[in-house]
Amino acid sequence: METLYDMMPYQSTDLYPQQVLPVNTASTENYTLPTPPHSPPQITDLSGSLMGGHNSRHFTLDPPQTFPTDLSLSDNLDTFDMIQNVFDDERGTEWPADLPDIFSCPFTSPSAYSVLPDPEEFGQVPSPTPSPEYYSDYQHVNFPPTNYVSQGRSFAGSVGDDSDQEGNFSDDTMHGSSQPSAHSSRRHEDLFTPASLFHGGATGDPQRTHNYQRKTDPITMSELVGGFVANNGSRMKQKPQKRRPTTSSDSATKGIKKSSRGKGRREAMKGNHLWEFIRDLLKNKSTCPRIIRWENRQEGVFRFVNSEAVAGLWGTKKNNPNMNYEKLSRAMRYYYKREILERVDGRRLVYKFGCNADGWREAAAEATQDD
DNA sequence: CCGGCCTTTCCTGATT
DNA sequence: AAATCAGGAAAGGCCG
Repeated sequence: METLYDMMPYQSTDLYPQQVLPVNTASTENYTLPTPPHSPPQITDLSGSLMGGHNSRHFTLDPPQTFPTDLSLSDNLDTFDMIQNVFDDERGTEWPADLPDIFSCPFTSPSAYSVLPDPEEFGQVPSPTPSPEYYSDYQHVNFPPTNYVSQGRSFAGSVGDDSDQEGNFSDDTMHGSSQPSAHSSRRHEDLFTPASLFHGGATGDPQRTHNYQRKTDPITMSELVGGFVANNGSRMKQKPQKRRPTTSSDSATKGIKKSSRGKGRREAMKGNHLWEFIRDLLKNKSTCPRIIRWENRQEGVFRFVNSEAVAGLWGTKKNNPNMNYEKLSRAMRYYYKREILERVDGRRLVYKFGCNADGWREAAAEATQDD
């Protein structure tokens, strides 16, 4: 049976241990093209089983279509995306309950190889002990690898929950005989161990019904996302906790000002808007699909895989350590009115570029090339 | 300093 | 139960 492992000649290392698991795609070499072209293809058979320690997933698409061995080379990337998403959604659900220490290995699905490092880079990784170079090169995005193994019981979510898969990093994720030092003197674990890092933690204010503050060390995040830091990075002062003023007449008038969009202003802001930042994350292999990914390139539909991580990057760019998904998403919702984004009903963390957003098709095309 | 734009922050309530 | 979604309201930050 041909497995994903067969298709993808990646090595298993200490960092990516036994979780390089095969995906059984042998149920058919053929996959379905959507007919008519714009209707979503149907997966007619999706089953999972654990055989000999390998979590195998079968899927069939109908009618059959010849597909390249490497799914990512398909012309039909929406089908590829769809398959990935189905597996993502199902990921881990069949993992035996008596193996609680193994948590939703992404290698059990075709999405696996979209999160694998480039073969060349991967080949540089000395096994079994990853070198500091590994962390400074492959980890140049400054995100830890997906939580392939989680032996900590700190995560609260259910198996298969994306946010937990990628948001929590147990000590055992990076187990090994030596600790990477990389450029920073901090150990990887020090940066990512706390589950609260990517989750809104309780603020301690019993009045609040929601949590807003993300417990993220701003220095850490700056170190981590150097490539995303804003050019005006020196400006930021720690924001004082905002007070909620009572309604004043002058401030009340502020919200109803007419919009007059200066072209110069717009030029100056080019590339600095949230939606552009999001778009750029989608064309960055370091962040897509790890923390954000396309759902449908043609349609401009994308999904936050790790919402708090994206918010963390945005916060870093804006030099705002208090940014979180709650606040980022509010800004995203404002885009609906301006038709920079369109609503995608019923799907959490899913957005779609609107007619006033530009450049995303190019981003999608780049992603296509890169796959 | 002012106005405008683009968030950011806070919040209530609903939904998943 | 917690995360997410929806928006209202108002303040912050920046720029012309």
